[in-house]
Amino acid sequence: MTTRSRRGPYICGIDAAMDVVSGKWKSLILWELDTHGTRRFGELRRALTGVSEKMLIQHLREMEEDGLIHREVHREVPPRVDYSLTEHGRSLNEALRPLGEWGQRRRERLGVEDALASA
Amino acid sequence: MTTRSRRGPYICGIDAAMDVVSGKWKSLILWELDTHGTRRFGELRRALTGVSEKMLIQHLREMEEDGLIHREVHREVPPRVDYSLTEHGRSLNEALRPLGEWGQRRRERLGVEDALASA
DNA sequence: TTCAATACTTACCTTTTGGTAAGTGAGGTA
DNA sequence: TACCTCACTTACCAAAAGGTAAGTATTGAA
Repeated sequence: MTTRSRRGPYICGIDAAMDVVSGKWKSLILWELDTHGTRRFGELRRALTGVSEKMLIQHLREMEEDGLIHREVHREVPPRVDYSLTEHGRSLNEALRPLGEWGQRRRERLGVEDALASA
Repeated sequence: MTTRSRRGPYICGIDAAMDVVSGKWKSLILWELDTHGTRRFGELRRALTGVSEKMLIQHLREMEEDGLIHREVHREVPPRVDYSLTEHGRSLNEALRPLGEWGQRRRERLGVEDALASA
């Protein structure tokens, strides 16, 4: 298993938050679990178009280790594994909301610029 | 100059915000400019302990291109270049505040855990 | 007996990110 | 003339992040 480096010491809050949220798919995993409550591994894989199984599992493991998500294995065949947000995960999602809104306004700005550029 | 890839298309707001804020030193640059208003290149370099000149300049250029910061050159010898936040940069900093607070709570949690672990 | 479904796991590779260290240019000072 | 400050710039390298594709384990169904 590829090990992780950071997890502190952090020089400020942003630093500490970025450490758990940086990763190509992590904020999308957060979003997906927040809107659906519980998702199976395969459901997440299909929802995050383009993610590789390796990265998905790696991100899920790190987020579990960081206390953001909960992993529940059902001993069935074929296996069933459910992922859901913990309280920390939900609060992180809350904290990300203003950033998401800022990004949404940026998207709209860029959309306008692109439309003007191609006119 | 190393070129950048992303700048859209983005699949959601978080994605769009992360694209401009991801980079080892960017949130620190944001913070530094927000608290001091205006900083020279050398002042930033000294404030961000450990940053290399190459990365500092690269981040500053990208942030300028993204409309987050303003760069003002004074034609003096030795040269003087002032960096400051634009309105977009300030609003991004605002949007990052809840995330920073979440990270601060995480730091405090980790601090407690580390203290317990070493006890 | 072979296959299907699910959730991984592994080896290997490419791309991206960031660091190091040396160099540039312009003009003021010793 | 040589040297200084400052803001870069460049070539080169190392590490981290992420992708591809094949393999594993389990067991019920065909």
